[in-house]
Amino acid sequence: MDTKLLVNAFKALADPTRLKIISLLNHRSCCVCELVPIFGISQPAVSKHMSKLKSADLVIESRRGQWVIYSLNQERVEQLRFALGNLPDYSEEFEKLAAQGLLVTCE
Amino acid sequence: MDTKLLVNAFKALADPTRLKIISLLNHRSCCVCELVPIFGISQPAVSKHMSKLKSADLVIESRRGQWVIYSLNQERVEQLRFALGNLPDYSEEFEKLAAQGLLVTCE
DNA sequence: TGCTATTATAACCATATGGTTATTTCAATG
DNA sequence: CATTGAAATAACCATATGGTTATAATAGCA
Repeated sequence: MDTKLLVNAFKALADPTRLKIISLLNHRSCCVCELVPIFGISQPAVSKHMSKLKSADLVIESRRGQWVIYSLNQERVEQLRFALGNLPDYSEEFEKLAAQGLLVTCE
Repeated sequence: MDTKLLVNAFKALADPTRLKIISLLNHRSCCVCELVPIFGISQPAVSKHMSKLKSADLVIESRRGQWVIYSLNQERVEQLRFALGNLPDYSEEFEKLAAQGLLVTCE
């Protein structure tokens, strides 16, 4: 996974409210109005959290009448787990610097 | 793992520079002065990043003479992977609200 | 059509974050 | 013991973030 996407996903998880929302959605899907009383924050605040989770592809949105139902994108969570276990290789950075004679090695 | 600790760990990963540092440390351990030219940011900036990674327990610090060597705490990364696959159970929140008659269900 | 209910967006505010430069701490060495 | 070099801390600044209230958009229904 691309660094930018990975960082964006971790940003989405790096907030207690959103992490709890993710945990709740792991239990069952929810609409916004169900989450508002649980977290004691305003409806727009929840809406913004969902927007951030959605843009990180961590939740899937589906409308049912007036309600917007959010579900956990379990596949994406698995992708993240995989990415954590297979971190991108930045060792080339060392080689680039070495080629420019900028590589510092403290031995 | 506790929510606060989990959030703190994700916060630590939710920055491109720190994520790349983690990836580099996965390749080999580094001191601060090696990281400075790689990222093209100041020494204090790198130092602050390492401090944040350390407080999230993602890196291990060891002094060798003047140099401080940072290594990846692979065990912690594995803990995070486990946590992502075993999200904390917040379903009790629903029950609490139900007991208070505050549970909204949009059916 | 007009009213109600749910969600999203806009505008705003206080705090957190990631960078900077200047200074301090700490270890090695002449 | 003074000097040098690496890393940490302090003080500061611009931008991002997570909340608020007010308003708009969207869907169902009398």
